[in-house]
Amino acid sequence: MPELAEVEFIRRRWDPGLGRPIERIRWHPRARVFRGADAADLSAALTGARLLDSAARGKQIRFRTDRGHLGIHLGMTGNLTAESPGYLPGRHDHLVLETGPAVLVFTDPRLFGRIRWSPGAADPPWWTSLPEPPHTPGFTFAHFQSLLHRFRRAPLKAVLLRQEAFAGVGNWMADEILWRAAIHPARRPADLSGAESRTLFRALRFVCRRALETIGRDFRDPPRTWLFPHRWEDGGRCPRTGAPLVRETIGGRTTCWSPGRQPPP
DNA sequence: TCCTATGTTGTATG
DNA sequence: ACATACAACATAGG
Repeated sequence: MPELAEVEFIRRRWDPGLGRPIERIRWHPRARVFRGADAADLSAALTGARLLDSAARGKQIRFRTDRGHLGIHLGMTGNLTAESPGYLPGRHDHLVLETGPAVLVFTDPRLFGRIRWSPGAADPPWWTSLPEPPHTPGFTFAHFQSLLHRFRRAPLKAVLLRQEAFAGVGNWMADEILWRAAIHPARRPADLSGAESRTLFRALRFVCRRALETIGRDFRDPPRTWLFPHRWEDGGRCPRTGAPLVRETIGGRTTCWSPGRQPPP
């Protein structure tokens, strides 16, 4: 489920547990989500620790504690919830932090998500190495052009999904951006005109910013004027042209596009 | 039974 | 070394 704005929304679900010590931690140390993390260290450090604040960048979430940094990636099916005291962990709850007022749960049936732990006060590399997200002022058109040049031979659908370039953009956002820009997802950066590059840049920033304002704030769906509510509908139609939408695999992912509006290469 | 799924990563190939 | 393409990961639901 989670892309840029969903991640931002889900991050805040653990707010009820901020500022209070973690009295107990329940977890499955051998779960795949802990791959690459020092599991024993994580468990020992988090017991008695205090969550101070959190932030999201792209699809990565970071919780700062008084003992180190907890990193959470939701993968495809990961989720965070805050439950009432006495909550009993379910089958897919891999990390449960019990604070006084709230039980903080990380759940993930498909185990594509990931939990990291870095002791100490310094920002860990997995956080500092994240790129500038597309909705920020620092993400300039010149920067965008350099990214297009770097990935000039790949289908735009695949290009927009590169997290080291467009942090937070996922499958539905990439389709939304290309649909808004009226550019076919199989087109390649090298073949774009200057005007098309500019249009794509604007669509990228618009979709990222507006998604954060709607989904990111209160999980409200984007309006019917977006591709979003139509893309998985049976017999879904383009909100601009009224023509039936096409679904096919492009760039390795199921892709929805509007024929007529987005002419194939 | 077979297909799909809002993601990342390892591996092969150019 | 870098860019590109694709299978693999694990589970649930239609």
